[in-house]
Amino acid sequence: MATIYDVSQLAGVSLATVSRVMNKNANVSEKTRQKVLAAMAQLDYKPNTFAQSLASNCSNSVGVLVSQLDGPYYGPMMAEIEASLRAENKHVIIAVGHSNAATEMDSVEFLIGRGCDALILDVEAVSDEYLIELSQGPTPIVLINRYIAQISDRCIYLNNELGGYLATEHLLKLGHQEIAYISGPKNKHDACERLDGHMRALAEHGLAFDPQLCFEGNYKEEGGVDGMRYLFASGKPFTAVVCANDQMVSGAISVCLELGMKIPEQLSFVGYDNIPFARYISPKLTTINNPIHEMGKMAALWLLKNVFKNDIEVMSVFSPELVARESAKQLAR
Amino acid sequence: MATIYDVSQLAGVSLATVSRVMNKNANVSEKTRQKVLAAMAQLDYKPNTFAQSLASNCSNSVGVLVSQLDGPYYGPMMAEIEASLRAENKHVIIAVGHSNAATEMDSVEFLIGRGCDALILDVEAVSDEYLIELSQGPTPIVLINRYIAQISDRCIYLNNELGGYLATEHLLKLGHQEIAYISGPKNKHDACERLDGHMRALAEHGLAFDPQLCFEGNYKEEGGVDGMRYLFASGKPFTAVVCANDQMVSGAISVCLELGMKIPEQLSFVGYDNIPFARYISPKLTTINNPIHEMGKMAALWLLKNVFKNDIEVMSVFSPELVARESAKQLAR
DNA sequence: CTGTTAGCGCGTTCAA
DNA sequence: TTGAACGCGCTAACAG
Repeated sequence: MATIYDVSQLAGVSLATVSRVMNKNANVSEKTRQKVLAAMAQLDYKPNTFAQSLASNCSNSVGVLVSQLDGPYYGPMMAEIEASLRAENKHVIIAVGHSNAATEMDSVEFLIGRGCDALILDVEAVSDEYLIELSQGPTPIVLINRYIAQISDRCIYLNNELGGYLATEHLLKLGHQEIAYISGPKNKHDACERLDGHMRALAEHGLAFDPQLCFEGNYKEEGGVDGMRYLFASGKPFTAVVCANDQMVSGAISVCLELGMKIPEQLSFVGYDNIPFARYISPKLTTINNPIHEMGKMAALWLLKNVFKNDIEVMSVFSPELVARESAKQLAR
Repeated sequence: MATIYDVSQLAGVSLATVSRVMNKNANVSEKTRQKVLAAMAQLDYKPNTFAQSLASNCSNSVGVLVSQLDGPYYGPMMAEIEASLRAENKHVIIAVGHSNAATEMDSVEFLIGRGCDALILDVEAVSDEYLIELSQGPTPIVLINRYIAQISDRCIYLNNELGGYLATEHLLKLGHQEIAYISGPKNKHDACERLDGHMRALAEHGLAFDPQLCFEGNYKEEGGVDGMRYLFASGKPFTAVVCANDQMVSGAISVCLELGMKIPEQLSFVGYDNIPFARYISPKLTTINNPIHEMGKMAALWLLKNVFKNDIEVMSVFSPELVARESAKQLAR
C-alpha cells in the first residue's frame, strides 16, 4: 500500500503538501497540485483511514442503532440512511438494541467506543433522562421515532397520536361504533401514543373506550393472532378492529379467514405503518402511512448538515396519513 | 479521554505492560495485572480503536455488502451477522450494491478502503472472475448465496437448483401437469438456477417445458402481478404456478383474488424463500425454505474462525426444503 | 516478567 | 506557497 510518503517522494514535495491537496482546504499552487495528483494516481494511492482518524479525531462514520434488523420496518430506513451517508463518503456501522434497555445502552457504548462521529438512534427501552444526558456528551445523536421535548431539535418524529386518531376516525366515518383495538407493547412509546389517538377519536365522537375490547399485542403477526382470539373469546360485539401495526393486522386477518369469515364484509381492519407488503395482503390493507424511510433519510441529512457541516437542505415535517385500501368498509346498516 | 499512558502512570508500570493486559496474550504477573486493571477501571479507560487499528493493522470490522436493505430478504441475514460478530466485539459496516456491477465493485472498494478486516458479499452483478481475483487479495471474503467452484470454500450457498426442483416436484406429486413459472431476473444466478430445477423436474416427469408458460419477473410483488397478467393473456391452460420467490407469489395471488378466483381451489401456487410473511399471507404460502439467516450466521462464524482465529465450530451444509402450507392443492380430477 | 523504543500513516502547527 | 517536525494512542519487537 502506497503511503503519503511515497506520494510525496514521487511528486518531489513534502508530506504536508500532499496532505494539503488531499484536504482541499489549504492553498497549493496549481502546478504542484497537479504533480501530487499525478503521483497519487500513478501509485493508486488510498489514504489510510485509521491514520486519518487518529490524527484528525474524525472517523467519517456514523453508528445506527435500531431495535431490530429483521421485520419489514427497519430495512427501508437503513436503506435511506446508507444511501444518503454513502453519497458523502461516510460509512454506517450498525448495532441492534432488541428493545432492551441494557442492550441499547451497551450498543451506544459500543458505537461510541468504535469512534463514530455521530449516532442515529431508534431506541425504545432506554429512558428520556439517559438520552438527554447522552445528547450532552461529545458524540452528537439524532433520535428517530421518539420525541423528547428537551432535545426536540434532535428528534425525527412522526405524530403517532395523530396516526392512531386517524385510523379510528376513518372507521368512525365509515359508520363503525364498536371498534376493537390491538395495541403494541405498552412499554413502547409509539404503542402508547397510537392508543392515545384511538381513545381521543372515540371520545371526540362521544364513544366510551372499552378496555375489554383492547388487547396488548407484541407488534408481530402472532400478536394479531392472539389479539383476535382474545377478542372473539371476550364475547363482546365489534364491527371493526384497528391494529397498532400492519404485521398484527395480517395475523389478525389470518385467523378470521381461517374461521371462514369474509373480510372486510364481516369485519373491518385498519393497520399502521403501511409496510411494503400491506398492498399485497388480501384484502389490501387500509393503513396509516409511516414514512420511516424518509425519516431515516432526514436523520442522515441532519447529521451531514450539523455534524459534517455539509451544505445541505433538510426538510423536517412529517405527518401520518391514512391510506384507504380495502380492509375497511362502510358499515352495512 | 484517558490514554494508555495515563493508565500506565497510575498503575506505575510501562505502556507495554498495559498493552499486554489489554491483549490478554502475553505473560503478566497476576499482581501487576490487577494494578493495571484497577487503574483502567478508575480512569474509565477505553482504548482508542483508531490507534489500535493503525498500530496493529486490524480494525475488528467486517464489511457486509448486500443487494438491498429493504425487502424481507436481507433483514434476517443482517440480524444474524450482526449478532454473531458483535458477540465477539467486531463491528459491521454496511454497504448496498443494488444488483449493479459498478455499484457492487465500488462498494467493495469502499469497504476495503475503510479498512475492513474481511468482507461478506452478497453480490449478483459482478463476474466470477472479479470475485476470484478479489479473493486472492489481502482482504478475505466470504460469498453468500453464490457458488464459484474455484473458491468454493468461501461460498455459503444453498442449492437453488434443487430448490426449484422441489417446488415443481411438489406440484407434480399433487397431480399438476400444466405448470407455469414466474422467474426472477435472468441476469441473477439464483433465478437461473431455480428455473433450471423447475425444468429438470418437468423433464424427469416426461413433461415438456413451455417457454410461453414462463415469465421473467423482477423478484418483487409487481413481477408477480405482471407475470400473472401475462399468463392469463397467453390463453394457455395451467393449473399451477411456481414463482421464484415469495414476493412474486404474493403479487400473483393478489391479481387472482381480484379476479374473484379461489386460491388454491382454482390455481395452486408454490413460492420460494419462506419469508416471515409467507405464513400470514392468505392462503398460507407453500414455499421452499431458504435459511438465509443461518447462512448469514455461518458467514460470520466462518470469518470469526478463519480470519479472527476464534475457536469456533462452523457447520456448513444447507439444503432447501419444501414447506407445504395451503397455497398448493391436490389437483381435482 | 517488564521496560524502552521505534514505528503505524497522517494532520497540523510553526518557520521559512 | 512550502517544508520540517511533532503528536495522535497504541502495538510489537528487542533488551534486560
